[in-house]
Order: sequence, then structure tokens, then C-alpha cells
Amino acid sequence: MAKRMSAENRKAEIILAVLALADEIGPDRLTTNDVAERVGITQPAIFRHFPTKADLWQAVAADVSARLRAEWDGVAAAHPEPQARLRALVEAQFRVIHAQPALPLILHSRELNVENPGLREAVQGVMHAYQAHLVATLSALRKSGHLRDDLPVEDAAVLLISLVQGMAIRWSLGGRRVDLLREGMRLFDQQWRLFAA
Amino acid sequence: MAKRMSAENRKAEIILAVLALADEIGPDRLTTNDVAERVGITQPAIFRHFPTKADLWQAVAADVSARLRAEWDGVAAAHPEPQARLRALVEAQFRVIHAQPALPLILHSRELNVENPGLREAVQGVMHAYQAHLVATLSALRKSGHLRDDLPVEDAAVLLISLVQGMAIRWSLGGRRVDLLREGMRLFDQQWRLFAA
DNA sequence: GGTGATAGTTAGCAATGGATAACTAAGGGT
DNA sequence: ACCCTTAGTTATCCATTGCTAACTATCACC
Repeated sequence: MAKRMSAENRKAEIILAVLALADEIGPDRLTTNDVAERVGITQPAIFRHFPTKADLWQAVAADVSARLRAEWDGVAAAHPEPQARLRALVEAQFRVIHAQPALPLILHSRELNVENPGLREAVQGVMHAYQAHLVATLSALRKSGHLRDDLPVEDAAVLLISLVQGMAIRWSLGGRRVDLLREGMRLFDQQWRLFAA
Repeated sequence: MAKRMSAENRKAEIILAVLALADEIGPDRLTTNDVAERVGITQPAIFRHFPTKADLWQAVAADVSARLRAEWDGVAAAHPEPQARLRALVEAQFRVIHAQPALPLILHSRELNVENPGLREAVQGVMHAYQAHLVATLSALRKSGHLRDDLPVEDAAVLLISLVQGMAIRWSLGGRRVDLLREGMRLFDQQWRLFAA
């Protein structure tokens, strides 16, 4: 018998296990048994906390979503001047992906894309929130004359988001040997040089 | 009884079905039964053509890899001047992804990344071939003075590859409602304007 | 028109995976 | 110290999945 735990704590533990295992064996291959084993309880115990596997994924998405939004808001608050804020926002993404490599995988998983339609919208919402942060910061830079006139802020935001995702893919395909944060920020600085007025 | 077909043709048909279904239901959830149903034969018939499911994936990868490389070589040959060639290389990627949306999914699937280690290297090889095309073209542009001096061609190539992948993700998450090719090329033109000397 | 190679079928097996039912026991509140 | 809520267990079910074995029927060729 596994040590008894409050439902709240156990739920949190299970969600963390899902994130770790989604990275190790893939979101779509992840079984309730894998999760149970990792957490140290039996497989049916999972269903005491989450009525169905889809609900478990939903909870994971809600948890990640809340953490990401808090992270971005914190970064935005901590850096009043737009140039430092932009850099910090991108850096935050690299840090998040480094700490939680399952996130890009989940973005492409079928679990979230077809099986569980509510989640797709949740993911879209989170991505949109990030984009809004970028657009707001880029607009401030535009106003202060630090951004090229001929580059719409929305396009600049898309280019930056693509940069992050592209680096994440390269990092993942390359066996995660390189330093994602260093290499990513190097590329960001290159791109920013092109953005600057 | 399904119509009898030469093994060669049937194999090709199965591979195409896998690509289509990988998009519809996800690479990792794709079952041999799905494939058989789509092709119009019974499930065990699949194993007459491919001894194991992993072998089927391997064949799919080989097929896609060959088609992609041929495409790029054709594009490169058809556009002697580097500026047009660069644009055509990027456009080719958008066309490929539009025609075969499963490819980005497969890139992230666990089937190819952990289960089937040979495939990961194949995918890496294909990506590298594309990057080599980009780097060669960008180098030509650098030599002719059309590319900013302060931007290494390798970094420019990574930015372009990221652009394509980022757009593909946006397109996919957004329900594929927007015109990937138009929007993608618009962003490319923006990025190119930043690259230009 | 027979015949041999082979594409395809039916039947089925072992393993896996999500989920339910019934039971057990930990541990906080009184 | 007792109870009762509830986290966790055991046993089990049913559908799915990859794959094998044995059989059947089609087609190319002489």
C-alpha cells in the first residue's frame, strides 16, 4: 500500500508525473499504468482522482496554462523597460521548454489536437496570451523608435515565436546536447539586431 | 476479397495511406487496422508487405526522404539566381507541408523519436540536407553583396527553418483555416527584408 | 488449360490499456 | 478510543493491437 496522501497533493503529483512521462515516452503513448507506476500507486487509483484519462489531460493543461501565464506576467512586471522585457519574455520561453520539454510534444500530440477538443482551445489561448505580451512590448519599442518602421509588430511577434519553436525542435532532434538557452538567446540577439531601427 | 495488386503497387499505396492517416489520427495512434481499412484490404495483409510495423514506418520515411530531396534538388536547379532560389526553397517547404500535413507531426512523434531510432537519424539527415541548400544559397547571396554582413549564413538558415516550422504550427493549431502558403511567404518576405543588405 | 508463385482471407492468440466493482485500511475529528 | 470519510488495493472486464498460422484464389506463364 502506498502512503496515503491528501487528494490535492496526489493530484498535483500525478500531473507532474504526466508531464515528465509525456517527455520520456510521448504524450500519445502515455498510459495510466505508466503514471501510476511512477507515482507509486496502483493503476485504478488514478481514476479516483481523475474520472477519465481525458480529464487528467485537461487538468495537466490547466496546470501548465496557469503556471505559464503567471510566469509571463511576472517577467513583464519585473522588466519595465520594453527592450529588457522582450528579451526576458523570450528567455522565459527557453527556460520553460528546457525545464519541461514535454510541452512542445504536447503541442503536437493527437491527444490534445483531436481526441480532446477542449484542450486545443486552451493551448491556443495560452499561445495567444504569450503573443499578446510580445505584441504589447514590441508596440512600446515601436513607439520609442527602437523598432524598424517597416516591420509590423504582429509579424515581429510571429517571427519570435517561430524562433523559439524552431530552436526547440532543433534542440530536441539533436538529442538535446546543445545548450538551448545559450544558443536560443544568441539567435534572438541576431534577430533583434535585424529588428532594431 | 480486395482486388489483387502487385506487391510494389500495394506497398506504395500503403505508404500513402500511412501519410494520410498519420495526419488524420496521429502518427502514434495509427494502427495497422486503420491502414488496412483505408487501403481496402484486411489487417494481416499489411504484414505480407511489411514484416513489422516499424518496417512500415521505415519505408514511409525512406519514401518521404527521397521525395523531399528530389524536390529540393529540382527547385535548386530550376532557379539559378540565388535570390529566387532562396524564395523557391522556402515556398517548396510550405507546399510540402500543405500537401502532407503529417510531416510536422511525424517529426514530433514518439514512433520515430524513441521507438524507431533509425528513423530519427533519417529525419535529421533530411533536415540537414535542406539546411545545406539554404546555407549554400545564402552564401551566394552574401558573396554578391545582397545579404547583411553582420548575419552569419548559418544563423540566417536557422531563422528561415524556424519560420517555416513556426508557421506550420500556427497553421495547424489554428485549424488550418488560413492560407499557409500566402501567409508563410508574406512572413518570408518580411524576414528577407531584414536580411537584405 | 493446367500450374506454380503469391496477394489476400479467416481465425485466433498474447499482451496491453482504460475502466469498474467491491473491498480494505489510514487517520482526522469528536 | 471510536467512527466515518476517503485514499488505495485486488480482481476483473472488454476492446484494441500487433502479429502468426493455415488456407484460398488470382494471375502470369508455359
